Order: sequence, then C-alpha cells, then structure tokens
Amino acid sequence: MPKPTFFNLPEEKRNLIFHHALLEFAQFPYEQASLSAIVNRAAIAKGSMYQYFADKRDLYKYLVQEVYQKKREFLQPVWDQKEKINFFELASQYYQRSWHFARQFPLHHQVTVNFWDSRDAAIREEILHKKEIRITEFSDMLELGLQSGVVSPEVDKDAVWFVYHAVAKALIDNFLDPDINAESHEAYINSVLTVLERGLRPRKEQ
Amino acid sequence: MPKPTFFNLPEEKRNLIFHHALLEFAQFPYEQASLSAIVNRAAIAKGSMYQYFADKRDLYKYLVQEVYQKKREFLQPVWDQKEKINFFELASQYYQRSWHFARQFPLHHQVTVNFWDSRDAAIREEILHKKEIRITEFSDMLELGLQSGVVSPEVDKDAVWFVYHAVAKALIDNFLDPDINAESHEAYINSVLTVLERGLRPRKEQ
DNA sequence: CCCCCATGTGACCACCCGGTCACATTAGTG
DNA sequence: CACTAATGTGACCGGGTGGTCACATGGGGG
Repeated sequence: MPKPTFFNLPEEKRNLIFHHALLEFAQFPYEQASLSAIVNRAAIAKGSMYQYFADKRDLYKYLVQEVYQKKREFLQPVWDQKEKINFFELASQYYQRSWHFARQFPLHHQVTVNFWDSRDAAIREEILHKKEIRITEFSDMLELGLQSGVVSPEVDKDAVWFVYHAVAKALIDNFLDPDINAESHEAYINSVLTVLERGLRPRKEQ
Repeated sequence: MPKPTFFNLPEEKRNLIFHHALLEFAQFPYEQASLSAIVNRAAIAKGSMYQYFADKRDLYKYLVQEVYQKKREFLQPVWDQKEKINFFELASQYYQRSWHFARQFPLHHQVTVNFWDSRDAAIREEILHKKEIRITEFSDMLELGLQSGVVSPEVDKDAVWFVYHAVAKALIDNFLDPDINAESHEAYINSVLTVLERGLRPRKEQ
C-alpha cells in the first residue's frame, strides 16, 4: 500500500529505498527499527518518505510483503514436487531450500525472522494470517503422507503440525549461525528431520 | 547486583518495586520496557530507583534472576524423580509442571518468555549461559534414557536436543493462550510429546 | 516564457527515553 | 536538642523517535 508517488519513482531510487529499509528491518524488529536511520543512510529527506508511504507501518508492511513474495517464488520448485515425492523427502527439500534462501538473501531472511517477533497489534494480524496459510499448506502435505501410508494414521494431526512448526522456526532462526558451514548444515537439517520421522523410542523392525 | 540500599528497604517497599518491574517486563521485552513507566506506576521517584540499582539493566538482571530462582524451585520436585521414572514420563511431568507454573505465576512466566527475545549484548550472554545449563540438564536426562533402553541408541543426540528445545520453547510460548483450558492443555502437551516419542513413520510392532 | 503540479526538503513539533544532581527529608545517636 | 549519614525527590539534561508542513525545486505543455 505505498502511495502512487512511490511507483512513479525511477526504479533505481525505489531500489535504494527498499535496500536501506531492508538493512534496517533486518537488523531490528519493527518497534526498534528507526525510520530516521533509514532516510539518513539512504540520503533521502524524511519528508520524501512520507510522500511514498503513509507511515512507518505502511513501509514495513510493503517490505514484508515483497520479502515473502520473493521467498514464495524461491520455494515454488519444491511445492511443484508435492505429488511426486513422499512427505519426508518433501520436508527435507523444503528446509534445505529455505536454508539456501537464507544463504543467498540473508537480509530478506532476517526480515522474516524478525517479523514473527513483532508486537505491534496491526502487524500481529498479518502474522496470524501467514500462520493460517502455513497450517493449510502443511495439512495438505500431511494428508498426502497419510494417504500414501508413509505417515502413521495414529498421530494427532494438530500435534504434528505444532511440532513441525516449532522445529521449522528453530531451524530457520539458526540458519545464519556462522559456526555451521554448508555441508554440515545440510546434514544437520536431515538429522533433525530423522528424529521427527522415527521418534525416540527404539523400533523393533529393521 | 542491586545496591545495598535496596536490601535495607522494608520488605513491603521492595515487593512494591519488584511487582511493578515484573508487570512492565512481563508486558515488554527489555528494550521496549520503560523505567519511567515502572517508577510512575509504583509511585516512586525516578532518582530513588537509581539508589537501589545501578541502571535499567541492573534492575532487569536482578528481576530475571529472581524469576528463574522461583521457577527452579517450582520444578525441583520433578527433577527429584529423575532416577525413578523413565525419560518420557519425566519429560511429560516437566512440561506439565512448567505449565502449572505459567498458570500460577503468569507474570513470572511472561518475563521468562520475553527474556529469550532480548537483543541487548550483555543480556545475550546471560541467555547463552542459561542455554548451556539446559543443554547439560537435558543431556543427563537423555543419557539415563539411553542406558535404560527406552531411548533408541541410533538417534543423533544433538538433533534430539535441538528438537526438544524447539518444541519446549513453542509449548511455553503458547502456555498462556486463553483459548486452551486446563484439561485439554494437559492432553495437548502429551499429544505433542507422543509425536516426539513415536515419530511419524508407522511402526510395524504393536 | 510562464504557469502548473508533482516531487523534494529539512527545520520543527510533541513526546518519550535513561540517567543525573542539587537539594529536601528522615532516622538514628550522643 | 543538634549533628550526621542515609535515603527520597523531581526538575532537568541530552538525545532519540515518528510525523508535519511551509516552502523550494524542477520539468513538461500551452
């Protein structure tokens, strides 16, 4: 919801603003991010910013929307395989590709991480909305897993969603941990997913 | 590390200050919490606060320390059973009792939740310290589970820690969700733990 | 050339923050 | 009572914030 003026801008200037907003909101959550800092670093007059966006929240919402748009496109190839591979392979590929997204676009990634911690009431609504979308997508995946028999029919679906969501968030929060290099991180994701797949109880078979 | 003056205060006044600090830091994470708001609501002069504590962070560290002290005492009965019951029962009791803590002391609980989101550099050190303590405690528990045979020796211990920590944090963050009543919440915790225990793959036995 | 309108600007506003300090108040002691 | 030391106080400071507004700038068309 930027004002029309923003879209009349030459692309270069739009990118400049977007980039510096990205830098700021990647470093700080919404409440602590400073609009003054953004305009100073972008060498834009504060008043100009208010020609483009209604207020700080307007800018933030636009930024988050664009960031998630990019992430969704990045993950699309994984979703396209939904019917071809099983639940566990799909989950693995999903997190592996999310990790590559974080590597390639660390600022975008950090914005998504900070987004979930926001306390602003209006933004929390957006968060709940995004959460619902995830639940639906995950339920679809899980349903396919149940039908093909790779997922046990005994599990409590809500509990499974809860566990996967919790683990996904923790994985994503740690994607940029500098102590972990590429190879071991991919292995690590798979170790974690194996725990979810097989459980802690010993299995008699195999 | 409050100043000696603080401990010379009559207990009533100490409790007053503690209570209003609790209210503020339960509502906001460290950076967004307002010292001015605390002193105003407690009807204390701002200058007085600086007779008791070196600065905002000093007050916060003291508060967090007291809160975790209370929580540790509350959970002690569970740890005392460490040798008597198995890994999965212990985990269940641990989260059940954590949930009762959140119910009985919602402000204390909320302070612990906000604590983990803090970005202040000095406070992040405390966070890492608390995290190490948790890792050690959990490793001990898991080791007992392995020795007694209720936990599969094939699992990657680091991955198990990661999963349990992630799920614990998510459970705790949702403890005060008003949509969930007492009975169903206890059942919910057990459903989630069952997913971790048995995994998603169907089991041939049983 | 001038007029118009979209765009750019930065001083300025009210408000809030954490922290300080000169001074007032109180309580205990001889 | 007086003297001392501890404690209480709130106006004040410098610095930050999101947001505004009267005005400057510039480029295209009559």
